Amino acid sequence: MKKILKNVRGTKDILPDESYKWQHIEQRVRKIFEVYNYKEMRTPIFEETELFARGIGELTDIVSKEMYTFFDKGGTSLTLKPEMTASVMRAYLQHEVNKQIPLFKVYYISPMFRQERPQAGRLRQFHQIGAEAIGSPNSEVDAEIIALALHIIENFDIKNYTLKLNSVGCQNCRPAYKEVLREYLRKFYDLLSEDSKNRVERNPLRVLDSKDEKDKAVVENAPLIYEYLCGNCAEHFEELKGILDAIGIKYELDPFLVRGLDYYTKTAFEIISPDLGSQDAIAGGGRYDLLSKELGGPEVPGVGFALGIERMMLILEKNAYNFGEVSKPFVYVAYLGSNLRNFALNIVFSLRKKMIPCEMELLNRSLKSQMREADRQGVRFVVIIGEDELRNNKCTIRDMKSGEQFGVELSQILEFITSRYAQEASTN
RNA sequence: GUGAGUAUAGCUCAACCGGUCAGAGCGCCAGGUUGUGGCCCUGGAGGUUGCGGGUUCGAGUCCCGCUACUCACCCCA
Repeated sequence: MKKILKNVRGTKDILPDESYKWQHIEQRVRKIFEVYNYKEMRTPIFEETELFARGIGELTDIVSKEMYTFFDKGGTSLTLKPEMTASVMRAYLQHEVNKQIPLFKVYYISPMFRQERPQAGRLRQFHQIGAEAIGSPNSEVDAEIIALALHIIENFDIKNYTLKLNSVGCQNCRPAYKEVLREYLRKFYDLLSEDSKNRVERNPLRVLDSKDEKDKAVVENAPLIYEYLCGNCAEHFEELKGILDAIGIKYELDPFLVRGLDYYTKTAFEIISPDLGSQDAIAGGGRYDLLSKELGGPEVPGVGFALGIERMMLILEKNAYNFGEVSKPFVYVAYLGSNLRNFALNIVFSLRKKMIPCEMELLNRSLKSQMREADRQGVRFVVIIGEDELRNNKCTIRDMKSGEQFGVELSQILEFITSRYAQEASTN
């Protein structure tokens, strides 16, 4: 006996009883992006490892321990994309989009890969919906990205969430703040957790969002970045808050919100939900004005966000959200006796050419089984073809909703069904 | 990478102190209707109780190891 293989840890199969939910989400989301004038963009599932190492930052957790990296047969180090922004920027620079389009607005729906220990809301292959606006340093674009992320969430009737907002400064002001913070943390070094002790010199900002109680106590009185933002960053942050206020978006300032990717500048935000487990961020994003140069390109500002589809799905399931229905055939053609098989096939293919969803018996079962199958599939009409009917040049058509049955001339079958189908379509 | 919990039919779960305890519901199949679904009734298929050891007269039940899953830490979407 051969061993039955199973899916890889941290991955999930999406069977038909789930896939219609994904389609529902994707459809609605695409519509929203259209409304905001974002066009879809697709990039390869893998990239040269160097792209992520340079873009995201060697020292980040993502790059240092979570990437699926392998060598292809030519000896090139490749990596399954752990996030999308670096890929989008790479493509933007490669195709010199900056010379063609002043503001490049794109969205994506794509799988991402990170080798972490799986848990609620954390998969090794997970899916993100996201958008990037590349080319404008203006705060109204930050606001648009935030509004867009919230629009998507609210479109699915998610109300229980918090938008957390922060500014992490830029290359001009962040180093100075880092130094101030480092000095402060050194004073309380002995009180910090082991993890945080290691971060003090390497990346003191990360101590700020530690969940460790000891760290929290120290961080409580730490100097805030707001007092150290340069003029440009402070102005940008004030403008953004002003716009959010003006368009009625509520946010919570969180000076301890730090993003795990090095490329973020100025705006950083996260949308969290108490309906998720300990992985409570449904979406996150921010501004990345340094990324382009990091990748060897010109200075090009950008903002973006990403939303975890599986995490949103967890919330929707919890809310008993209505995903609509699985698509079902309109007609089931049942037949009795193998000599009528071709006749049944003929009807089915004719209906299909008219784009009417239909199914027929493919397992040669009893009429009772065929009727049960038709019911299970939720069809509206069953066309029954048997010797009795054929003798009179007719077939029986049963309305599964009302239970009515009609004797229909063979030549009239297509007409009967198409007119009913049109009726059905017009009432919906 | 660290810690804790769980592992019984396709699915959700039951089986008191180890002793007819291998079961139920759902689903699937068939019959009740010699050619008609849903409801109802009856019956059937389907399990080497995750894998490997051990203790015992006897293990789904206790012990050890392995694996997987789940949750949490960590990190993030």
